[in-house]
Amino acid sequence: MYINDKVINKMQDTLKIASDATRLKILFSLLNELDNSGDASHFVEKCVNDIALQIGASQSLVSHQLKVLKDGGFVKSNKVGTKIYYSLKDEHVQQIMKITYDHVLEDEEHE
Amino acid sequence: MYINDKVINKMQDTLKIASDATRLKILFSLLNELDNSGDASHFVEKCVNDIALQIGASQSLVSHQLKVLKDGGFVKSNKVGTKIYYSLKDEHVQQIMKITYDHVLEDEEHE
DNA sequence: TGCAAATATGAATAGATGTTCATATAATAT
DNA sequence: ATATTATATGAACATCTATTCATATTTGCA
Repeated sequence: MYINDKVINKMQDTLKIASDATRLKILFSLLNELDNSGDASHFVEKCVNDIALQIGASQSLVSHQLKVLKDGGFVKSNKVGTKIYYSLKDEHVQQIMKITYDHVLEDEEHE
Repeated sequence: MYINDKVINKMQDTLKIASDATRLKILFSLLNELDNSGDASHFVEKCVNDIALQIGASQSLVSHQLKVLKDGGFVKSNKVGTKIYYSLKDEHVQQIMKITYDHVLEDEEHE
């Protein structure tokens, strides 16, 4: 790894985006991890209102945070008619979530 | 993955700790990634002042942030005389850093 | 006992951030 | 054209956070 201030700042920005409960819920929703379909951990396309309903947040809040996620390169969008479908952009996001998940689970064991 | 609000909040806390430039520098310092020894990416023990010198931050700031990192389960400490040696606690931290690093490098390519 | 070195702590402050509310924009259908 | 649906946007506000400065605590040593 070649570390300099620019890289550090970009890493800070990336991790800041991930470090919010609302945004994490959106990301898990796009991983199909919030329902009980048994068909989890696959990238999926969802529109703003569906995400808002699923995670129990307002349309405005979800829209705001989707913008943050999109600017940060976490999600991409696909406009169809009046709806805009969002999905995860790449697997790094999923990996960060998985490892962080493992980390907090390990902490559970030590409580 | 079994996701609920408690898990989401713990993940938020974990990622918030990682999402700060000063703390990232401390973590990279403890990974031996900031010098040019060629012997990088190994856990190492360093005391507060050495870290402060290496990352160019004040002793007070490093001490404050080491407390955050320790409370968050990122580092552990080992007291020897008047010095306190800090080191990374487990490999999850390193993994989160590595994947985030890969993520920002991939962005570089798309610029 | 007194001094120096290493680290921790607490208060203060400036800046960033998440959420809400109201409203704007865009596309579709009647 | 008008109404409806879906989403975006901007301002406002309260909360949180990183940093600095001054000081306290702890340990080792003369």
